[in-house]
Amino acid sequence: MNGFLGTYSVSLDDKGRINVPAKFKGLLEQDIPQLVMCVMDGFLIVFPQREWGANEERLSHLNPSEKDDRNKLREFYARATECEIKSGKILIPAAQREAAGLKNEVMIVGMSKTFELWAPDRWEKASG
Amino acid sequence: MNGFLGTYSVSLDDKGRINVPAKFKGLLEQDIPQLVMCVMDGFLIVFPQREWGANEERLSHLNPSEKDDRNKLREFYARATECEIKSGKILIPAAQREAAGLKNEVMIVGMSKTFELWAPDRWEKASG
DNA sequence: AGAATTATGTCATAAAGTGTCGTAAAGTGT
DNA sequence: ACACTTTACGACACTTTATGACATAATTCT
Repeated sequence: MNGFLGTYSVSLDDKGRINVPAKFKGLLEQDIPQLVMCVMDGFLIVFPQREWGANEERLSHLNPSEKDDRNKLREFYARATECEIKSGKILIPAAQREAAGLKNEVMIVGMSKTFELWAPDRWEKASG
Repeated sequence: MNGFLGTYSVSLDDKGRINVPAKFKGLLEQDIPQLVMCVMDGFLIVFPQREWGANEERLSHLNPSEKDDRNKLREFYARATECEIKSGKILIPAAQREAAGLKNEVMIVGMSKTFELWAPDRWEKASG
């Protein structure tokens, strides 16, 4: 397994879930079903649990009682949500769907350790 | 469990209580129902009991006979209140509601070990 | 004590999240 | 090209969570 590779188009079901592509399942389920989904600049990044840990590591030097550091921390934590793979599907919470402009179709974009979720039109523009 | 993550909009009931989001409940109830709520710069920080202890730890190196340190200590202790989760809800005392400008809607913002309560308009400005 | 205010518990309803299954589509091997 | 397997989709039933409202309990004030 080489990490998350490739671009997939999948559909959102009536409750806002996507089916995880089969090629990603191996990578995720040998891991832990927990994920952290984080709103970025118009799209979503999905961190497998382990990778999120590494990310927190990077934040650990910040001091929550310093105002500036606190703002930095907030930027991260406030935009993140914990999700889970359940029955092979991931529910994308309404707020996140909103933030990424997702409606019926979602582009899943592999980024090795993480993957991203894009609205097709935004992906179109971003990937030109 | 990854600590408190994400941003939730919840309503204040007629008595000034909020329902704790389901994702936070696990983290709080395996803990102790006691919380410490502390007025910050226009918003509220909520410490689970255990985390408040860790916070006091951090304050313990301050010297109460130094003026600056004393001010810092006062900042924390004078503005804090003990609260509890009861029937899945937290009552926000009137003074705290006032201080944070809360009326019908409250933004709950995860900060990993703690979480914050914001009035929607202030949150908008701070995070916008 | 009685009245008024504040706090707490419970419930009904509405909204959001979850599991399952049949079918269709895509992929695989011979 | 064909049969077979795997994957994705949509639909539906069911469960859990959030909200507002109400009833009761506790506290404070006069």
